[in-house]
Amino acid sequence: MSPAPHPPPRDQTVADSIHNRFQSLTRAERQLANAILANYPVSGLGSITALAEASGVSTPTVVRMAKKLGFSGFPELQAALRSELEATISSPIAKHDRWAGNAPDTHILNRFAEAVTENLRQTLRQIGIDEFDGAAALLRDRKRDVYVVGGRITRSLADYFFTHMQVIRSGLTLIAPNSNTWPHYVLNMKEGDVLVAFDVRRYEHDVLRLAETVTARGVKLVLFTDQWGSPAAKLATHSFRARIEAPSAWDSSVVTLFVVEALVAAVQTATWSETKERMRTLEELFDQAKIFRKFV
Amino acid sequence: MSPAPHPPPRDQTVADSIHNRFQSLTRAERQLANAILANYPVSGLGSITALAEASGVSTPTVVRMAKKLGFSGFPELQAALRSELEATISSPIAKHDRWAGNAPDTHILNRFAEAVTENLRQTLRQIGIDEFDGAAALLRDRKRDVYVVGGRITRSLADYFFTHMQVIRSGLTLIAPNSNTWPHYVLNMKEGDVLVAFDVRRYEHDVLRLAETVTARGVKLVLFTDQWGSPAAKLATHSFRARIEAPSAWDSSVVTLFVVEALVAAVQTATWSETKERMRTLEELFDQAKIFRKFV
DNA sequence: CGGGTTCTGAAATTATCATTTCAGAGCGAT
DNA sequence: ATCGCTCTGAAATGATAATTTCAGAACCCG
Repeated sequence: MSPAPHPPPRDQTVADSIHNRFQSLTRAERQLANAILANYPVSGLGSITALAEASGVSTPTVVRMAKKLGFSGFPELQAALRSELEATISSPIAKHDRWAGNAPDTHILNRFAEAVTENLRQTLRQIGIDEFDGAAALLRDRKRDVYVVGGRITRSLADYFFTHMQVIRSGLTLIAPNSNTWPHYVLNMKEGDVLVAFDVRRYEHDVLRLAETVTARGVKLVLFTDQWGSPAAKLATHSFRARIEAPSAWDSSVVTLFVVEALVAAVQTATWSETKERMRTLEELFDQAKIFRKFV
Repeated sequence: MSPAPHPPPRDQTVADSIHNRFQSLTRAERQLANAILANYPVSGLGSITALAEASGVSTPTVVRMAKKLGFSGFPELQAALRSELEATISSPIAKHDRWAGNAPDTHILNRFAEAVTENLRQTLRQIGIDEFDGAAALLRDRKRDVYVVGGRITRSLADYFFTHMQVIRSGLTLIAPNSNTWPHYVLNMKEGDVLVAFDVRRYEHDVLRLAETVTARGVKLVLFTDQWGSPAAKLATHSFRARIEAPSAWDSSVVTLFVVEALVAAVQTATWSETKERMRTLEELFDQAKIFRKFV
């Protein structure tokens, strides 16, 4: 039946092999491995040249990896892909309509994936583009200082936002978790400044009070909250309500983080020339820090 | 994306073409056509020689039929088969039921959404379920103490993970960012304990050294990294490689956070009876704290 | 049973692919 | 900064694949 003598039968798929030996792969090989896995197995079925180009590596790299994975050469790897494909196609159930292919639909990973994509879809549908663009505009305005505050759970998100924004602009302050210290920050805020607040279910009274205080002083409020909306939402100039449902005892922050990242990206894009310069400088500082450490 | 310039897009599949033109095929060509259809499309994905032999015809016959079907030659027919296959295999999830409906596809929100869902899809496809379940088992084992460490960017994720796990179990320590203090933590670790480390692109040398030190002392390493894999991955007992590509100057942590949340959910589910109790107690403590504050 | 026609595959040719070699890039250690 | 190592891709080589050519087989028809 088979045109050429079959390659030695393998107990695992090419994808499995790659996965198992991933750590022993080099930089270029990993790049290649990812390209193969990204569009599996089709990307591996063309010529070695095509695969190499699509992966951004050279053909020798492909050959070397094929050998590392236990094949005599690329054609043998390809033959393995074809025979896997044959097996997959003839099998009664198409595996591909699942998230994690080899896990049951009921596995927590798949259930979580369902929930998160649904959250994302619904959140995007109701997010106002103007709201989004408006918030981005506020955040890139260098005349306004920006303060960031989070709650018990959302503190991590505030921190993440802060770390990234810090690269984009100065005049940025992360407000410490302990609400006793908050008046100190308020003291510095001036009209037109921006408070970025995170407040999701189990809305925190302290955050609401802070929001009230600062908006009364003419500070703009950008709020990340959940689908039900923090009580602070009515004070916000711009608010983002992300859906946070998850098959878990806790809510999911994945979509909130998504909005945060998108917002950071928007600001970064709009201020690229300056941001680029700042990032370069930051790199240099890291290098110096590394050298510095040696002498400590 | 595609390795070579695409062949002209076709309105029908190769199989359709064969059916339509079957009448006009000659004896040898029909023989070939049947062989192709018999094991469609795999048999057409090998070399022309292999296909000819498997069909019992000569290679010129294959070339002639390819031309009769409207291709410039056999390789073009093969490319058509591959792209059909790709279309069949690729996600059944409707990509284009438009995300943010009223925004152009080019808006950063939509581009980000595309990227993130693609990241999620690909990450899930290559995550090992055993890897995941194994890590969850480690983390719920009360005999093991758990330490959590993050890098410059991933510190927020480590923090998020810590905050949630803290509700589930005791014996949990968040390692401070300053690597000077790390030996103090190592001092307390015992064999069988677990270090949960986050290390993504711009892999941090300190994290690697910590991983080396602790694994040498018999500590298990659970690693969250990116698709390229931190150098610490070779030391990890369980590692998760999340895709982090984004239309931004920075990588996206959304999928990493997804895995974190799913893992927390898995541990929580497996230990629900205890966790429930702990959550209730926590509520009480919050209430007391609130009352307490009134008297301050 | 020839003569014309169509079809077919062996063999030669050409094109492309796969592998090997090797110089130097990159990087960590000293 | 320099050494020594691993990794990488350009280029040369070798191997295979794809196409073309063409002679003869198969068929059709009078």
